[in-house]
Amino acid sequence: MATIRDVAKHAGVAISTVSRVLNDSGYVSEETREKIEYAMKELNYVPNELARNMFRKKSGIIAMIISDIKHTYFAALASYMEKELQARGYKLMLCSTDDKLEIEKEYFNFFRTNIIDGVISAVCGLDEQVYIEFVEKGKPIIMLDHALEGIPVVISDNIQFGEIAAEVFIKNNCKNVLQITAENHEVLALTEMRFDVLREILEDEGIKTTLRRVDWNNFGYDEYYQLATELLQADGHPDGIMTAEVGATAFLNAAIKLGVKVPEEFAIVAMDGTFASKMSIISMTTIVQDMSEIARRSVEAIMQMLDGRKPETLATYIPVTLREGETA
Amino acid sequence: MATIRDVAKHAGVAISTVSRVLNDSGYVSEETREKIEYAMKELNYVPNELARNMFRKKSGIIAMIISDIKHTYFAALASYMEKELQARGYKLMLCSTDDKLEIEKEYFNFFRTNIIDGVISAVCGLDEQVYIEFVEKGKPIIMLDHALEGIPVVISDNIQFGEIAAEVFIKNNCKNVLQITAENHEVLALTEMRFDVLREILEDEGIKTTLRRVDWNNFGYDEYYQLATELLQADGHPDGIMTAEVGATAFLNAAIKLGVKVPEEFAIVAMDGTFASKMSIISMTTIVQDMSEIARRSVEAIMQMLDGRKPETLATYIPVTLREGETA
DNA sequence: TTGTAAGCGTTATCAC
DNA sequence: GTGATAACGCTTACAA
Repeated sequence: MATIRDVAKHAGVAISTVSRVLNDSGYVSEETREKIEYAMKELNYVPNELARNMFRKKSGIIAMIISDIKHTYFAALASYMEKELQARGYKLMLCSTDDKLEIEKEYFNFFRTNIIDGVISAVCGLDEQVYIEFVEKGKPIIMLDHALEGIPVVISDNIQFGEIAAEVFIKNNCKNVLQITAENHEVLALTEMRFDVLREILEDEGIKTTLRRVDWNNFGYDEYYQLATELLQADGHPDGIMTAEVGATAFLNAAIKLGVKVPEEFAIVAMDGTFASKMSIISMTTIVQDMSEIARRSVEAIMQMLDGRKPETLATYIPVTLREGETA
Repeated sequence: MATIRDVAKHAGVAISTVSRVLNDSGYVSEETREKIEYAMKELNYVPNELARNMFRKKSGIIAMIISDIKHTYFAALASYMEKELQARGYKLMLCSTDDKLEIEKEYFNFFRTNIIDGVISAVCGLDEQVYIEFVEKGKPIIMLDHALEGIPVVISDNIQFGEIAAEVFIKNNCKNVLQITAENHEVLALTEMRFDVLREILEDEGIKTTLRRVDWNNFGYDEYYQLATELLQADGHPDGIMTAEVGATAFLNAAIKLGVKVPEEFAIVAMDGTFASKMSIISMTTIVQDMSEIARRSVEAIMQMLDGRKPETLATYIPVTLREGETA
């Protein structure tokens, strides 16, 4: 691989002159510029980004850390994130923890070694200090789901989320609403708010609510379907449910199979609004998150911080919308 | 940020001695080792990986380049790839082209700048020379879907894929089978083989086949559903279809809606076998790819090449399996 | 067992 | 306009 030194020698100039044309900095006469450009072509020269990075103390890489890209929500988010980063000349490193703290820890240890410029994080299972120190060392973090002192968060409006859901269940005359969400070692998760809000509003209306937690990693369509079958066969089963779209589809299919009328006897509200909420046999009533906007705002915020500016706001809430369907 | 120099000063030793304990290379007395380790703790020292990389000419990053992570097939693949890489101390850079050649070109230009150690590629839209040169410069590529002179490929057994599909359609007494796949500027795609094999076998049996191409990026569930509705309403509509699972689900739902009996009047075979093939109202007959094995073998192969060894085999074919369902 | 010094491929600061 | 030269933070001969 040709280096800048080779180019300089080949063109009969000094290294610094080559560097100047490389970076379009300082004066270079048209004549020598041409000579140098010719030499570069000749030698098939490509600047070594590794060396540049070392000098600049920047890698141009942003890490996105999530539990698992197989979740359609994260896949959509990652897709938009990458596009936003691409537009600004940055690259995306994908870091999945599989919901395991050791892996998150390993990744954050790695992040400290300077090889990434910033982190967009949907996880937050470690000691708070880890993130704070990281930021204090000058590496920005954007949280997607957690409020930490001094760390910007970009997230859907979870209060609105809960309110919209409540309205739907009330309209459906539900009396016994089930919420299913992921097991959480992360107590600070802001997504929890949507469940709290929904519960509070419903309880004010005298509607019973239950929150059930399942282990994300081991709870796919089949497990949801099985759970649905058990629940819906029991007397006094819930007459409403809110859960992520794959689970919602499993509940819908099980209800149909069991002859439980949807939405009359069982109203279903799906969360998120990726393509997975569109695959059901009747259209799914869904509360849709604006992943594209979340990505845009996250990347904007992290870019601001990389420029050394404080982000304008520490918490950015993105509105959610109700997509009406036939399940509620 | 403390550097190795600071640690050396703090511990009262030479830089090289610190480096020795850092890398566990050469002799260091227990006493000085302790002094140095203490200094590291004190200063909260973390070696700068950017500098190390520059010296080693390695970054520990493997790029995976695909069209879009929103496709469940790629999401599953990426998930497994990352785990395999993690186990070997490597990181994954996610590079999506959105099926656009300019973006693929940009990414491959970037890859040449030394910041990644190797590429796992599901795309292959550029001039063949681009990839070959890349490999000749000592950077390994593993292709996931394309045969190029001298570049290893890891892929499902597409002949078997086509054979299994053919068997299913024959068993179902189909007479007019439709295949739907992505528009392809990549003529070399090995996935094409499954469609060819299916067509050949069926035609030998006197069964009509049609191949329809759709634009991946702009063809989601809704578009499939619409297409299905149009097709299934026409006289002499196909009585069998093979397509990716999201599309297959759309066809199933449309058929049910229109009162077309599945599988009697319309047999459906879904491709791939991610969770998306499980979300249908009746179980989907699916040809399942072993993404986990594809990931494992790809990463093994690229590790071999990074070690300077030629990979054992240039083409690795991973068996597919039929998951029986109610749609065929 | 430890230290000195050269070098990895760049960029930036100076003189000239 | 151009060219030495000293960084950047680390590794690795080689010398002591």
